[in-house]
Amino acid sequence: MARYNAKDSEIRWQAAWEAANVFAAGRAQEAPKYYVLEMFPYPSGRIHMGHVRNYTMGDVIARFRRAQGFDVLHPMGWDAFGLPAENAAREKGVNPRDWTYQNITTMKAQLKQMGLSIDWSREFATCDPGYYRHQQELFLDLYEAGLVYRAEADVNWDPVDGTVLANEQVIDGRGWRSGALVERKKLSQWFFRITEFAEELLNGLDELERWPDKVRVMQRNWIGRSAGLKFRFARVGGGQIEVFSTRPDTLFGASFVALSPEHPLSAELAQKDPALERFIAECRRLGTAEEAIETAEKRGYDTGLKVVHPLDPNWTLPVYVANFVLMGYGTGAIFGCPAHDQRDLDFARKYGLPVLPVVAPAGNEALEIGAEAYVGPGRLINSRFLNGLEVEAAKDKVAALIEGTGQGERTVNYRLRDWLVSRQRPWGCPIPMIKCPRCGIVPEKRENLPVRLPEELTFKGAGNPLDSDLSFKLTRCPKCGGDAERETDTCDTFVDSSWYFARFADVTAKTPLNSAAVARWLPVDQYIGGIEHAILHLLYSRFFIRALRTCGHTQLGEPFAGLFTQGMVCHETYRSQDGAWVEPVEVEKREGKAFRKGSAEELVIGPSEKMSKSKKNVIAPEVIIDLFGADTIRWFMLSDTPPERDIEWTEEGAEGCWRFVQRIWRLVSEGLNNDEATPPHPETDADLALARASHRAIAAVTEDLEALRFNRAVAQIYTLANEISASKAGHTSRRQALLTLVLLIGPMMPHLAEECWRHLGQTGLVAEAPWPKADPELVRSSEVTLAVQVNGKLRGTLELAKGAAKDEAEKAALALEAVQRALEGKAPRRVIVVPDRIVNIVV
RNA sequence: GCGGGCGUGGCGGAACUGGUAGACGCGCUGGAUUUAGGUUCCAGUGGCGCAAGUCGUGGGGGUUCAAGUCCCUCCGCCCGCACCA
Repeated sequence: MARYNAKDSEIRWQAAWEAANVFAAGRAQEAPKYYVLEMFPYPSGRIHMGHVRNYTMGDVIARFRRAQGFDVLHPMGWDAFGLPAENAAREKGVNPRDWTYQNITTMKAQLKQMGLSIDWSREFATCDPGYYRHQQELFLDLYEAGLVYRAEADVNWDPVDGTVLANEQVIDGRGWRSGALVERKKLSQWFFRITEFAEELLNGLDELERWPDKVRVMQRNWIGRSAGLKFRFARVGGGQIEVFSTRPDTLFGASFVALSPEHPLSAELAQKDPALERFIAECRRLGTAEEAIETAEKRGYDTGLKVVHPLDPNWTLPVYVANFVLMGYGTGAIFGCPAHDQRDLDFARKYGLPVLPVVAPAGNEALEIGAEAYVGPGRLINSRFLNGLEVEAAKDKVAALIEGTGQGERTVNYRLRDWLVSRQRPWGCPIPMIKCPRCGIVPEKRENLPVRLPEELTFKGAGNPLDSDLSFKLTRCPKCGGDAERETDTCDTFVDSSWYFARFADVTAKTPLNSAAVARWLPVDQYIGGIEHAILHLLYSRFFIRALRTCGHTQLGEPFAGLFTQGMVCHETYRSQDGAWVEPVEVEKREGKAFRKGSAEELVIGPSEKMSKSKKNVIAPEVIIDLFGADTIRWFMLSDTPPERDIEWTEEGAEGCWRFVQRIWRLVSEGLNNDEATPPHPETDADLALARASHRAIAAVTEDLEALRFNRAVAQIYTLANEISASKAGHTSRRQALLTLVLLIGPMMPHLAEECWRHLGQTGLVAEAPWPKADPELVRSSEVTLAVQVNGKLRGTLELAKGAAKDEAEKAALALEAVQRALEGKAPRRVIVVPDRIVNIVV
């Protein structure tokens, strides 16, 4: 018997699938649709294990749903604009376009080697002018709909990448990509009005039932809705200060007003107050590096200003500049109520300000505030006409009063900021706008789209190459025809990925979206990718689809009905005695210790960590595929570890998977050879047992795949393989069981499945075969094993017919020798029988 | 600080609404075949015990005939957000 030759087999079946065009979407128009999508990759050069895991899961779902009769859309594309291409261009002098497309060629070949069931006819890259021209069109649509605007803004400037960053791209004061300390800078920039949809984006989360709660919570926090009252304090001596509060009920407990150091009034006051200026400068410094250390300490500066309490003209409050007040939230000014806000309390204690409790919990009306503010529910005290009211009622009353006097109004405030989309980068989608010295900002005419990137980009000196490329930059004004300049900023690449999934519905459409095709295919039924996109990509996409709906491009509500976030791929790390990282390929394990290959140099084994170049613990997928084949690496990715958790790649595990591939092949081959040796005798117990095992496996695997529990599906398949191995059933039964096994592994190890299918004498392709159906009669067993306990301790088991009567079970249980021994002659006080489950005898 | 998750053999992990804890895989031990090794096959593999048994799901307590699962409490780890008024 020949061994299974994965390499030979995999190439043949990949060719067969392609020839039969089995993965084209739209082949079963009358069938229900199913859209499976994995987050498309950035073409960095080669695929890595993270891609392998992601695309394997998606492919299993696609093949499984196809077998179940769905018309499946499973496309692939390339998130092809972005910084690495520019860096490569700078370092190696290549054209970023050439570099990108070469990478795409390489990676596409690698993905094909994995045997993915992708409809390649829908492939595109976001850097194709054929794609970005539509994006420019959408930009103009959004512009016309008032969802794009230009604003002079204090932006986050990344000095290393030489670009601005959106707030969410700044992590701990550093650029999400470069890690450089972010600086503040004023620039005129393009924004998308995502805040327009804040409420809708928030409410929409409730309907996303097939999203991880974790992601929904993250988005909810990110949007950060709070309802409250915005109102004005009159300054003694003229002017006013506007504050926002979610606790207007505590207004009689106010003891100060605090401004953000970045508040315009702070800056104004600082001009005449050098000490305040120093204080503000200090606060700015605290904003970055020492943040963590300084967070605890609340500090402020008394400006000497006084404001009048809005509900009592004879009451004045001091105005501070305080380091814990954020300019970016609310109005950049607050009133402090120390008794009911921890920050305000810390502040008040430090500066000796009054602390007057105004809300008391039931049963503790004489509430005293110590070191902790009281933030719970209760009734108002010390608050004149509010006394006795519940918190909510008091909020309403204060809000109504303040609104009545015109001092303020109820508002909803969001943490979410508008999306800054301008990037000072040459390798991105050009923003189709023109700056005319006479007409101002003018959109490019639609017939002139796409605004193409120049063929050559020269990376000399600082700044954006598009800015110094006059053939790109200089143009005519679409309005007056005079000399004008193009916008040289390009779109944030998150714009590219905010609608690509909808373009897949019809990549040939002359308009950005074919609304009929979008209606057919979207929403994506199952989207799969990394948790790192929980906020940025997923929120932007949800916004963008809503913006497109506003512009009449689609009726779609949410883009992704189901979301799954898979874990990372990890590997043990190794270091030499001098601390240098050592790659796994250079490591040899002997008796649990690691040595440098072929030498006596012992290495230090470190913890398993996410595969990364810096720790040199990367395993190249192509090496594994070359060694064992795609089915083995796919099987590994699905086995053992639940898909949402981090998985550890191990050599032993990979070998185990490879052995299983061979084992199935052997089972199938032996199944054929036994033709004469075991004559068919269909109705023996062994036959029935094997049929039952098969149908149990079908039921279990189906259920597990539906729920994306790949690791459990794998275990079920092992179980079935074990049962087939051990079975004494006749040839016909064995063959039937093997066919079932082959169909069940089809989505996971598609090449092996085809090869076995053919060897079992089947025609056609597993890729086109229907998913097996479990016969409920066979899944349900006629005999069950009951546990027998005495005082809750297991003393034995019983084999009984399913559905046996309680007294029958009780009698049989009492008859067990082990039970009699445990009873020690005592009479049962009580016997609990749960039919088909357990008998518990209590003495 | 707030929010979420997790803690089960040597390892990855199973265990549906409380009902035989450790399925399945890796590793390991012994044996058989082949052999240069790997492969393959058989048996075993939570701890203690010759056995009957007994202990065992991070620690402690509780509810229950019965707890990995429910409740209280403590400990540890991971992730997210972080002065959001």
